[in-house]
Amino acid sequence: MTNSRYGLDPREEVMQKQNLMPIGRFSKCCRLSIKALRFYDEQGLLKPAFVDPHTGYRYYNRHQARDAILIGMLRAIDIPIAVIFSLLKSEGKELQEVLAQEQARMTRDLAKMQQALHSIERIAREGHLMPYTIALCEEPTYTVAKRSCVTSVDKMLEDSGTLVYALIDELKQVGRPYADPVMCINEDPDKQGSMTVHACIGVSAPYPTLPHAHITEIPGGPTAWLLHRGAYEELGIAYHALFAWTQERGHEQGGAMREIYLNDPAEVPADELETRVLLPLGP
Amino acid sequence: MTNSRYGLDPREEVMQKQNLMPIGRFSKCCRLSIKALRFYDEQGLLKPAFVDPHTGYRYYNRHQARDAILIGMLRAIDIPIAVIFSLLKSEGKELQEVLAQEQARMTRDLAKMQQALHSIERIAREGHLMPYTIALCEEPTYTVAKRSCVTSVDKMLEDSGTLVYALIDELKQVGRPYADPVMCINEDPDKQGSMTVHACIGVSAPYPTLPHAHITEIPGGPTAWLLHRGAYEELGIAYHALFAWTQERGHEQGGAMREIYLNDPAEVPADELETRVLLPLGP
DNA sequence: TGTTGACTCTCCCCTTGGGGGAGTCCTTAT
DNA sequence: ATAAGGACTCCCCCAAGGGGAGAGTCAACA
Repeated sequence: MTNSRYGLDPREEVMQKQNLMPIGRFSKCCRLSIKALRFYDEQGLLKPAFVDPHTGYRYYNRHQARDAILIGMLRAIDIPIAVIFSLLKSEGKELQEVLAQEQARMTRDLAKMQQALHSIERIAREGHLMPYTIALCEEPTYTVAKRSCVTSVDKMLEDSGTLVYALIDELKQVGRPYADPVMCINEDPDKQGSMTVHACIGVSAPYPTLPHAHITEIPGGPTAWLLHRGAYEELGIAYHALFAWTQERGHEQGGAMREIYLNDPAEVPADELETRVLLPLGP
Repeated sequence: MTNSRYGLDPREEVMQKQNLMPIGRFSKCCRLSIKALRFYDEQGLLKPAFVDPHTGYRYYNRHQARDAILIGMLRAIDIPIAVIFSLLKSEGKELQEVLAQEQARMTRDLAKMQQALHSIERIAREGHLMPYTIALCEEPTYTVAKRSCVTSVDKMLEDSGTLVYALIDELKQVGRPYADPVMCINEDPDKQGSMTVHACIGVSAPYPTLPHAHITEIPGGPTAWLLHRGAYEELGIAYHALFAWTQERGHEQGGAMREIYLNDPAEVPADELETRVLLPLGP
């Protein structure tokens, strides 16, 4: 193939001029594995400056190291390939948007992991996978002021807290101090993770008129319940434990899970919070 | 197949007695998808109480709901199947061990995600993927007290901080206040993520004798460098930017990355920290 | 007893971001 | 010329299932 009679092989000449290097050397330059580089080529994320049409060898320009290292950096912080793709081509405002979206996603994931860590810490502390005593009782019917909102599984904790405080404020506005019970009813989430939360606070006659809440009855009946001591972030385990207990015994579920807050997170440290978690049973 | 002349089909009788239900109903009981249940069966994590040898239909006992819901709970907090397997069979001390291990893993992952979020926040704030001004300089040779340790990429930040403070203490013990430069040299990590970190602090003659540190020279020479303003968690971007800059220009790497701390995290808020990041260049 | 609709089965491909290896071809140095 | 080491493609693998095809089953209703 080499045509040395006429000086440098044109292919070789081009390689010299453009500082081309084969994949192994480029891989050391940018600290990406050869496999990764081939993968990025295949995905169209980082095409070699030159590909020998005869041998298929990939040759990279040293100026491509910048993009390659950038890709390595973004992958190191777990940005998906597709997002890196749009980050590399976009500028200014569009860039800001993509970044903001990634930031939001990461923040969500982080919150979820923190909650998971809370849960596993509790399990480890207690030494049992389901550290609760569960009992049956007959719950009374409550007349309450109720405010509802739609949220997602991840943001349930935050949103239900906000909702309860909003409801307390509303009651204060009409001169009602908060009364027992302070309760949340969490409807079962659908497959997309969307769910409805109702914040409820007991009221007695004469019933006030409220701007965002309304008065309603929460029916009582046979109920399985447990007492959870500790942070609200650890409630997930309690839910699962309670649900497992009823299913194991063949009870029918008679309504949505509820939590009744026995003390106030503004007054008591997180590990002393007490919550009754209730699951209404069917007939 | 039904043999109703002799009363109940024996198969059906068994199903009644043991409260067996087909996979769809069990799936609703424990809120796991049918796909997931079949997968857990295949993995040996949760075998149905009875499998019809003729039709292959899976029938679950309602007492299995407990384990199923437990699995769902542990999967919800991202415990791997293999770990759940050992959690379900183990008790007491062994349980504690497995849990502690998972907890440690999660803590690591969490720290990594937090750092990633820091990085992306900085990129978003700056609006550029590589927001640094990079320059060449001629670094002097420093005579320093040096202490080294082996760490991993994830724990580098923490360990190098500890190491620097330990070194400062050591110098104080012999009556030396800290002197410029305060520096860390981070050797390139291997494929397993293990790396060596050297903490260095400038000393002048007469050189003290130190219990854990020793006196050495850090050679100078041509160096690419940048100034990083902000938290140490965001330094990853600076490293990548500096490395990309040198590779793009075809410089050879002449040594390990260094950082020189221009102010003290104990005195200055994180976003005002200033660090010179340096990459020695080859001949 | 037949039919119909809802359930369930297995099997196969898809996801992310590459890693590991086999078998073959190419480049480079001696 | 030859040998060593690079590079190529192709295939299978990871976790934890999701989606769907095509076929068999179950239960209720007529």
